[in-house]
Amino acid sequence: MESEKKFLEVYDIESYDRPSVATDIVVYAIREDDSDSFRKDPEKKLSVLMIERGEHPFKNKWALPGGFVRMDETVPQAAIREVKEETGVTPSALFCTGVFSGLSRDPRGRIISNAFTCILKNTESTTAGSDADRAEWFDISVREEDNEYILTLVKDDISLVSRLRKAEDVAGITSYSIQADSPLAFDHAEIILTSFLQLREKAESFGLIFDFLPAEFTLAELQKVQETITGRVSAAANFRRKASEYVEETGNTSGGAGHRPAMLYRKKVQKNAE
Amino acid sequence: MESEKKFLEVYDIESYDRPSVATDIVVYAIREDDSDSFRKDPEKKLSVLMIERGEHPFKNKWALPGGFVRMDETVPQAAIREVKEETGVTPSALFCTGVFSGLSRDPRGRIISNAFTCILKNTESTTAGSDADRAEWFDISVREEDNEYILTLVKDDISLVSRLRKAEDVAGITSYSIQADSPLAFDHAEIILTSFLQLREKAESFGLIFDFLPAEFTLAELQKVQETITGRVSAAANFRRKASEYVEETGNTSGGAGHRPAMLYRKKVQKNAE
DNA sequence: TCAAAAGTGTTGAGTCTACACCCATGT
DNA sequence: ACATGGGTGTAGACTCAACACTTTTGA
Repeated sequence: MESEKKFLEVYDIESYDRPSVATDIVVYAIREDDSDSFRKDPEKKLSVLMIERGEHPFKNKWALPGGFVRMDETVPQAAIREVKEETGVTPSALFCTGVFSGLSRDPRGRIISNAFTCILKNTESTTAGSDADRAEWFDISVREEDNEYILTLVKDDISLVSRLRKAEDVAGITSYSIQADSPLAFDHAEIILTSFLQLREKAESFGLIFDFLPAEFTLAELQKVQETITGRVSAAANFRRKASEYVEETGNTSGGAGHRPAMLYRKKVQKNAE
Repeated sequence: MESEKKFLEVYDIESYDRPSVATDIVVYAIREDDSDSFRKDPEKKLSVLMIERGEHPFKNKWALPGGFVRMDETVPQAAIREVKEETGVTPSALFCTGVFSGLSRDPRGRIISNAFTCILKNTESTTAGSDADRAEWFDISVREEDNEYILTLVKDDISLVSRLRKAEDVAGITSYSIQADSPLAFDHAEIILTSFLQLREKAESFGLIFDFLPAEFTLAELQKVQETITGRVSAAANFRRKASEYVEETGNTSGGAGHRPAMLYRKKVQKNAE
């Protein structure tokens, strides 16, 4: 103990060359197109928050919200702070998506980015863009086509298309290499794809989909969320039975739409850690 | 473009305070106890590579292999290098386990660790310990008991027990807080638990278990690997049918044990990305 | 010969899919 | 009235755990 104290006194962490640490966050929300008919459920779209960079590098290109990790905060705290700065809202369901550490991913120097994925509730989908930069929600879609992933982000007349190819390293790490020029800044096309594939996988097994909704919701809303993310539709009757495992009735009902009111449910707390 | 070039010329990344970046790796292998009977399959144990630290801080405590990320390598490359230095073997199935960035996780200062999980094939389980430090394989087991995870590492007469509790952050990030004193260095008990839970979950759905075995293997071997990791046994007949989806016959057979020889299988390459 | 593992077949319980059908609502 | 979503029931296909059974080997 004594010698450890002495060791720490002389130890100078500043004396080593070291990379900088940043975080980038893929923020999802589900947005509704305007309804055609008063009765009909509006179409839902999965969208991602993107920032048009106002500064170099990649000035005027679209990038993920993110920034450097400060000395007095953990990496997730930095991620939450950045999202709050951009949207004014605290995200939920934050989870680690991966480390992106390519040697030349940032022209400013050696910057390692810890990427996170998080979700904003439907009701909170505000576009603030409080920084100098412009923030916008882009609809996201991913298509697979002869061994390529085609990632498309659309906002009105802006359409950003990136093509990526799965690459498997010696040690079995999977990454996605950006083919040709991506319209996105840095390696953000790769980060978004990685994040999206994780989100989709979890959504299929009823993970994370509750975070898109308020505390009380109808099963139809929940189903719509899952379908929007996975891109697969299922019969309502069957969805209802599968979902029953994860939800419980609140006793309340929805109403005011031009059809039979629906029971409101809440997420059932899963007992047992794991 | 012109202005971007100018921007980068004046930009000095060194002028910002920044944390250091390290990586810690949880290396798994499956080891066999000595057999009682000439016919009987030896018991298998899942084990983790641990290093007894020869230097401060946490001198003489057991820690994960790991170290600082150099300027000329990516984080996964650093992880592979560290494992090679310790074992002499290139690991497979490397995957990102999480970022550990607690403000006081390392007494030397602000050090962020990107943890990885990886697997060594059965046949390669060498204990090198090429560094000054001593490297040993510890049998790992995790028990759940009234909301606590009890992580136990055993090597001969050394038994390291850590108790952890699941903690859920505001933003929904799950972490495991170490209760009382852990006999492991740094926050490595938390890293190991996080990694183990990920490994177990993947093993249940036939992920990663192939990486513990050579290219050709019998279904019984594969089953044993899965059972060793998940702690759940299944009937051989049923396992065989479930596994058939993931394997294909090689045409070769095993032999030389005191019983009927078994078909050798290889992992079937899953078509279609995803 | 026999212990031990390899491998096949079967049965009954449970789950999933698809589809048919009735219910409640606000315009 | 009626379009629209809410909600239940059910037959057939499929999956899965459990168990009984046969085969093959080396000592």
